[in-house]
Amino acid sequence: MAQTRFKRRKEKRPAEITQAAMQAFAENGYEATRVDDVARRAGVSKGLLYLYFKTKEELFKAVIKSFVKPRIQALTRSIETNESSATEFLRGPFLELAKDIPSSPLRHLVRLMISEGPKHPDLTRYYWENVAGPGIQALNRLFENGVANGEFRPSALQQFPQLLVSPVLFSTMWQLVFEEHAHLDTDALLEAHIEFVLDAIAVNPGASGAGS
Amino acid sequence: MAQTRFKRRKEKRPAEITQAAMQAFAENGYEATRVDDVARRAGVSKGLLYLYFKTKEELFKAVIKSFVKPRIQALTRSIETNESSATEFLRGPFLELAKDIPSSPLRHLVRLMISEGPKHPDLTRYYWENVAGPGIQALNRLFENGVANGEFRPSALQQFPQLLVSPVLFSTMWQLVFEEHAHLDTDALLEAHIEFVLDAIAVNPGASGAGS
DNA sequence: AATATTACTGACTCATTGGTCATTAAGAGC
DNA sequence: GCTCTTAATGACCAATGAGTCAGTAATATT
Repeated sequence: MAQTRFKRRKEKRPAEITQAAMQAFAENGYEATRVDDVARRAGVSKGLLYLYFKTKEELFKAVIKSFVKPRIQALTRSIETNESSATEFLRGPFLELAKDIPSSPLRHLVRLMISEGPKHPDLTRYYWENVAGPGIQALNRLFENGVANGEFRPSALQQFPQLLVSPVLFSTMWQLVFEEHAHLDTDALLEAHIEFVLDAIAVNPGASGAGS
Repeated sequence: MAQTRFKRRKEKRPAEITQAAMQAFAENGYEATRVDDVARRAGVSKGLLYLYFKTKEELFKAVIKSFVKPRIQALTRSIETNESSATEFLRGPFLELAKDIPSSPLRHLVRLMISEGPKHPDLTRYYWENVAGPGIQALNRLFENGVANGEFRPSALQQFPQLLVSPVLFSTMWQLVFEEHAHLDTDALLEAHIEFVLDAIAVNPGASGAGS
């Protein structure tokens, strides 16, 4: 019998709905995602969803933010608590994160930012101010410090730290678009990239320990 | 007077509609684009559009293909007719193309491939077989030849020519998503990238003429 | 000029979907 | 147990938009 047609769980609902919505948006994109589908995935009625989120768009923004926040915190902490040399940081925590993104659920979030970003300027702004901006700045400091203390040679990476990141974006896009048509070992690609860069900017050539 | 409510121009219609559709899809993405809007932009009724294209999806695929084809031809020709050294090719035609893409209408096509690709596997396949695949292969040969004839040192670029391209994709994405929030001189970034790479793989260090 | 052909129109249908709201039932307080 | 509050439901509505088709007008043919 449908003795308990529903349970009341005020606190947990938003997170459950957000989680379900992330899945749905990741699979279908914003426009093609049906609010009813999100509700069903969350095991909840559409009406309840609209109790917690005023519109579909607000739900979308909540999803993005709820998934971005924890990653930012993890990233900034990993940078700030870093004690070792810049080289070791790039080979260690940075490479680890870089290898993780292309196959993690986070890749769908990147795709959503690309496809929906232009239509939600406030979201893009949030993303820039809280993720991309600080990230770029942190890398900038990393290279400036590296040069200042004689670890690195001056290079284009000081002006364009984006060059370090672009293969990560590339790998992510590849996973999303081409993976089933043409496999690419993104882990190996990213490792090769880091070693290539380190080899190029090391003060004493060959000392980085991985010249191909 | 509405003496001439319409003109009959059988041959030109598909191209006109395709052009209008490209604009609409670029602005709104696939799902959010209204067939009626495409028709209006093309100065044509919705009914006529459906005479030339069976469904919205077929129209979408036609758009992608019609814009991709000419660019492929231009690219492959530029590679095949190349007579100069690999270094000069990278500094010349390649860099030119790389700088062009992020601000050209083509950037919208890249975005469409990323956001809609996963839902149209046959389109992705076409794109892979006709654009991405051949491109990667051509670059691969470029580096292999460069190494074989003593122009380049062996490097990760032979195994992963994608590393050369990733800043182009990055710049394109930046233009699409962040440009109005944070300007990035993608031309300078791409020039710096090419010089960085050339400097790193030149057989005789410093001889590439642009160590920062 | 009359007739045939077909590019082209736009009003229509029908399914879909974002959002609402009157109603129901779970739990808190007494 | 009885009452009150509110989490939760699901039937409903208004709008929208993909696709259709009976009809119209521009050209080709004679």
